[in-house]
Amino acid sequence: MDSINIKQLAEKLKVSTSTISRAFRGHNDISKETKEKILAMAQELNYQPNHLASNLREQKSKTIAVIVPEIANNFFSRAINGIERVARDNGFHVLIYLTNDDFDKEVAFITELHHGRVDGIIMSVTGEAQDHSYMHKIRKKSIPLVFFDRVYDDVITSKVATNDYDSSYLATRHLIDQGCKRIVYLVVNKNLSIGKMRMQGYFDSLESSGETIREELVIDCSNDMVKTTLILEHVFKYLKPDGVFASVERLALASYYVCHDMNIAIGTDVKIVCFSSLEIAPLLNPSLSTITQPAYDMGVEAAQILFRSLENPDDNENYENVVLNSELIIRKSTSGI
Amino acid sequence: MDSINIKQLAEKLKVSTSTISRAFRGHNDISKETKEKILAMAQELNYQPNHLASNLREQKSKTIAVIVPEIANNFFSRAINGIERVARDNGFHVLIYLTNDDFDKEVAFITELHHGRVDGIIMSVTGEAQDHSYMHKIRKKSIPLVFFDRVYDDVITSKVATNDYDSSYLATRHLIDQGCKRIVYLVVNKNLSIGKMRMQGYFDSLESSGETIREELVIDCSNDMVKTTLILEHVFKYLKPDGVFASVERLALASYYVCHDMNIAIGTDVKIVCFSSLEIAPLLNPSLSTITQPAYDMGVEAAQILFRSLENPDDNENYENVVLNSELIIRKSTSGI
DNA sequence: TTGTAGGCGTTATCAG
DNA sequence: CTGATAACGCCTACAA
Repeated sequence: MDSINIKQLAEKLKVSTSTISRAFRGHNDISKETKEKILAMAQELNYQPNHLASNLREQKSKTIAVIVPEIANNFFSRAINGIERVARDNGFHVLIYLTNDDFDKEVAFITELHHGRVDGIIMSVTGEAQDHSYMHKIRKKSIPLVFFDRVYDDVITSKVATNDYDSSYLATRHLIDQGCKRIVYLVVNKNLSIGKMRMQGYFDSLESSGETIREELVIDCSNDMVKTTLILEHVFKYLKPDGVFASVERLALASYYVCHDMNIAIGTDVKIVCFSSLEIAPLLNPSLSTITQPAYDMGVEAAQILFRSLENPDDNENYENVVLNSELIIRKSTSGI
Repeated sequence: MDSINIKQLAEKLKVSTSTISRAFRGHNDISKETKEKILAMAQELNYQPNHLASNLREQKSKTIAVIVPEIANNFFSRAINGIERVARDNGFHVLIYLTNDDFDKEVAFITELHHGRVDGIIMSVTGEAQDHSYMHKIRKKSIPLVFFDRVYDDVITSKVATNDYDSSYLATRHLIDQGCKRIVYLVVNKNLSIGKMRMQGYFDSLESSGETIREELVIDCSNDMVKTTLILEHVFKYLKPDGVFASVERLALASYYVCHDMNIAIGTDVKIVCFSSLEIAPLLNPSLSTITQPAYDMGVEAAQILFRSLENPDDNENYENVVLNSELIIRKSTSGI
């Protein structure tokens, strides 16, 4: 780090460090001339205030953390896109943390972040968790936290979600309308709030259409693709579903692979619909019907909420709960040819 | 920030702040008992050393920056995945910056980052640039920089790339072997090094197969999807290509949309191949032949190089140039049914 | 093995 | 309008 520091610059210009600081902070208690002189010289010598020092001095980091299960995923990467955009507009920096759905990592991140590194956190939880008490401890501190998409219901803080229940209800209804009689529901973790909400929509929709609910049609899959494939092969072989409702994109894609393999015609033999942010759903074979979440907008919304509470550090009891609408887009995977 | 600080903890324990510091830094000039006592109390009071302060003191941030054009993109998000993994293993934090292919942003990020916020930078450039002198200035400073995938040839630093030329040569050859006579090459920016390398492979492959090179078959597209679509519609209507080699995934997907629209049969009427990290290329209609880059591995490699130079701050003249191999995977979009 | 003191680079306060 | 000073929280010589 051979950067110049404020003292050296002060030396060069024969002014005090405070004056330099003033020139950079945009205060108005400094004459135009000196300010310009300072800025010019700073430019020349490539001086910029050191962040570490000023952050320490001001007790803030101008940085937020984004904690997500994964990033190589359309939904999360677009949400991060939205977050980054808002952060940048606010002059903030964005740290990324990936949990890979590992609850221990989640706890480690959260714990570590509460010691000056960031001013706020945006997070989509792993859901592997039973005990969220570590979070409650954190909630007592003043650092704002916003959940998005995957949330812990028992943690009181701001949340950005989508109308999962309604979407599930609608999607299931759509499958029923298409004549499906044996609709399986694919889920990764039944206990995660998001899985629960979506599952409830599925159940209620079946019920209100006079269909019987069969617990064995709820399939608990895995985050591991190999395991999931095995499970799905079994499902298609023995359960012979005529409809598949996947709670996450990955499970629908896995179903595609399995159906292609087993020569099951998607759209006719079996109809598939899923939650997905995949832009190219129309290009799949066959094009995939999706419930598309506004990923980017969710990121933007979460970030805006975070920055609002960053600006009003006093009323930290004012939590916001935003629900955005997803869109059911019907394509050939549920409508046949 | 109602966290406790080192002084308060020292007060509570009736020891000096230095002793506490020692307990946390794993030094051995401290008795086991006091260390344990301190750590226990710290745990109880939820004390953790403040990063800002220790970073300032130690003149390092334990943070790296990743600057990429976009994140909602399979290639970059997987590369970031790899980078994050390595960074985490090294106890580092990862800041994300998105340029959206805007050169001014790139300059702003780079410039801003050179004042204490990060210890190193990993970057994939916008390529919109003509003048990289701002970079040269930075190169004189001691903060390490690693390029990956999209690089500036005239900037001397470590680089991680793939064998683009060979892959292009091979892919073009494959199209020729499939009987294509009018192969268009789709590119976003001819002047970007990556575009150039790939284009050269395309040219040389044509030449060595005795085909004539027609400059008009090199199509300069846009980052804007609407514009690109218009351009491609024109191309398919008037140039009537029987082969398409897209230098980036997005252009191949745009071609898919246009072909579907215009009722041009991909795989028979026109064969399409492209650089792509799309996991679900096999599921497209028809399945897409790709040159697949090892995105995750490139991220890992770039990060490892960065950390190596972080560990040896002395020999900053020891730049590494790594070339990983992509894989040409033939599917139905070039092989017909 | 432990404590004391100085400083990392800034900035707010206060005095002039 | 400008300068001196103390403090942000921590870490490392150095001293004991």
